[in-house]
Amino acid sequence: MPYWLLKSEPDAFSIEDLRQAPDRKTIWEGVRNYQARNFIRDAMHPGDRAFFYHSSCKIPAIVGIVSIASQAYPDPSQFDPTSPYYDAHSSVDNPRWFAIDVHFEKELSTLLRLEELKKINALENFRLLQRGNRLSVLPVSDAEWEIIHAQFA
DNA sequence: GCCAACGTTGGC
DNA sequence: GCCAACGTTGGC
Repeated sequence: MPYWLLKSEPDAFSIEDLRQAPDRKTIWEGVRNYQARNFIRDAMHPGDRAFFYHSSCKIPAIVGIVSIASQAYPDPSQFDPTSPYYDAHSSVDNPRWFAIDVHFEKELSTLLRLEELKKINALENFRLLQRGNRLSVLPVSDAEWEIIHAQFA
């Protein structure tokens, strides 16, 4: 079972927002990067787990764990002209962008800061820590998952 | 198909 | 607010 990391700007949508959402679930929409789209569409499955990461904020950190709660389906926001994620070049017949549902699992009592992650030698190849990394959806290897999990388990 | 220009991301 | 990295766009 693959593992993932999902980034979100807490000002826009935080782990706390997810915890308080109806059924503790939300649609993960608005991904507009082809590599991230491919992960969602081709490799994510219900039951997969993911770290929830807060980016572009005071303390960038892993803040919780979520699970994938649906198969991938066409992202409705791409068809909504009033949405900031609207894509005039996409069509219902041949949708370009995909979404999945995400379910809250757990919020860390102590967040795991980016600063701390960088100090862990075994994570030197972790994608989140690579220079210039900008993917908002990225895979986490079994080994990386275990190492990170051990930090707060 | 190349590549410069531009926009966005995201840590600091 | 700065700036490096990267993706996308569009002229040629």
